[in-house]
Amino acid sequence: MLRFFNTLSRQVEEFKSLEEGKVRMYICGPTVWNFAHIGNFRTFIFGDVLRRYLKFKGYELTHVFNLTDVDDRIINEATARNITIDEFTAPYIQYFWEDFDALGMERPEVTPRATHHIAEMIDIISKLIANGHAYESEGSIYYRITAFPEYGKLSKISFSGNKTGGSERIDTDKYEKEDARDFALWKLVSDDEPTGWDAPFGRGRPGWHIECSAMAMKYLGETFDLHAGGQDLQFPHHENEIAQSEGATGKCFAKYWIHSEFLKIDDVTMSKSKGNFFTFRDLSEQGYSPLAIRYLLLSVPYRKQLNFTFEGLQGSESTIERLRNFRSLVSGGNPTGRMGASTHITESTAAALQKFEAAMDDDLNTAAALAAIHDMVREVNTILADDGLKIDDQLAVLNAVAKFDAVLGIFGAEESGILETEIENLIAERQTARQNRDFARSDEIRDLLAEKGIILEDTKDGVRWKKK
RNA sequence: GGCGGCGUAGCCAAGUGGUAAGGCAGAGGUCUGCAAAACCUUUAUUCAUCGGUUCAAUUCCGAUCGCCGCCUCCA
Repeated sequence: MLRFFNTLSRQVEEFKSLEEGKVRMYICGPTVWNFAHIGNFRTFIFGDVLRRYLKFKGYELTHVFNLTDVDDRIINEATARNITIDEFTAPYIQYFWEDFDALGMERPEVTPRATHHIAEMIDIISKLIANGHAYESEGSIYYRITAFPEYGKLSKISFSGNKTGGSERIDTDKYEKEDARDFALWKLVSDDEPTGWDAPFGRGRPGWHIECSAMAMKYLGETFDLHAGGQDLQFPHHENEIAQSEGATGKCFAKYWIHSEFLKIDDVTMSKSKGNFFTFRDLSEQGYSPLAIRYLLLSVPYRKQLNFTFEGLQGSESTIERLRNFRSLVSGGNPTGRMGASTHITESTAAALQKFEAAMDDDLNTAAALAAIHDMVREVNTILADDGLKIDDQLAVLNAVAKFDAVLGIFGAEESGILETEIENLIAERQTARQNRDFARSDEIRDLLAEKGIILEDTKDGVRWKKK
């Protein structure tokens, strides 16, 4: 039974999809103009694990992942350069997908662009005006929060008992709004401003929040299953999405809301504004592998802030290496050649799969899920060293690993099992030299291969090699 | 001021009313011509502090200390 902490109800709820066997989910992606930091990628990676796990559970997915391009900075910059918004964002989008792919994430089914859905936004805004949930002021359109009594149900923000924190918390808005909480749906642009869209209620630009309501409902329907995103979006963005969508349709917008926490560095939350962030490429350029970064970001459950340290990242590098080594050790051969299965392995793999699924079912407890994997690895390694694996054991272990990896994606691509002749010949020559106690020559060959990125391991069962 | 989260070994951390998962680092060992790698073993009488409830609390309640986020614009 898959259970989530649902932000909407503030409790752990059993997941039930609206339509049998199908899940419709929406995730707010990045703004495609500057570079997402790894705290943002943590959100996307957990989104990826969520979708992979839902597939693991047998659901068919429609997953919408929005790349935001309705942003005054983007529009103004494109206008200033006299290019289209798509031309301006294309390189950023390409850059983003490269990182996304490198981190082992599956591409979502639908990746819409907000500026291609202006008509859908206008449609919702028109409905909101018609039913009194929105009003015009000085040419712009605002959402009327007093018309939506449930406002605040997601973030549990009660405006009534809420004081403004500092004395400088003054409403500095230049526009006339009925209520300071009201937010813009449509922002009027002046006639001399080159970039704007025509709408029945005047030429302008959409507010930030309306895009997600429009795209989610277009591709997923007025009510859908899951809406996920970073914790930073809970208020006001997601709160406003609910207000707009439910205000327009009168129906429940998203059934389950899932928010992932950010990272901390030296006990301070990683953020653009604080400047204490790393991008994926920052870490990549320092030689850290995508797998290790992914592992580190997954090693702590999504609802808890993870304290990012380089010691931890280096540690993840070691852990990943151990896992990959394990898989290649198991698949790399069948030294005993014995048929059948041994009780130990059968029990160990079954227990690991059972614990893994139980952990993932428990609000995606990836830390516990990883522990189940590590337990199995240790147990199988022990048997491997003692007695070797029987043929069915080997299959059982590889099958379990494949299942874990289908969800977590931390083992990486499998190395080709084909030995290149050149390497094999050199290894054979080195073995001969060693037998003749010609260690100068054997070390020479070892160094030669090391230069080519081939690491040799002398074990009691012979020489193994792997690519660095 | 309002709402929410956190404080567990050197580091990252899971977790439960019944006596502390897992990973990294460290230490020891196996293997080896040496090494490296790999693998195995091992590391918290204790879960921020002080009270309370209980047969029993790290886990529940209260207080205290420390830390993080949101509550304004832009997205």
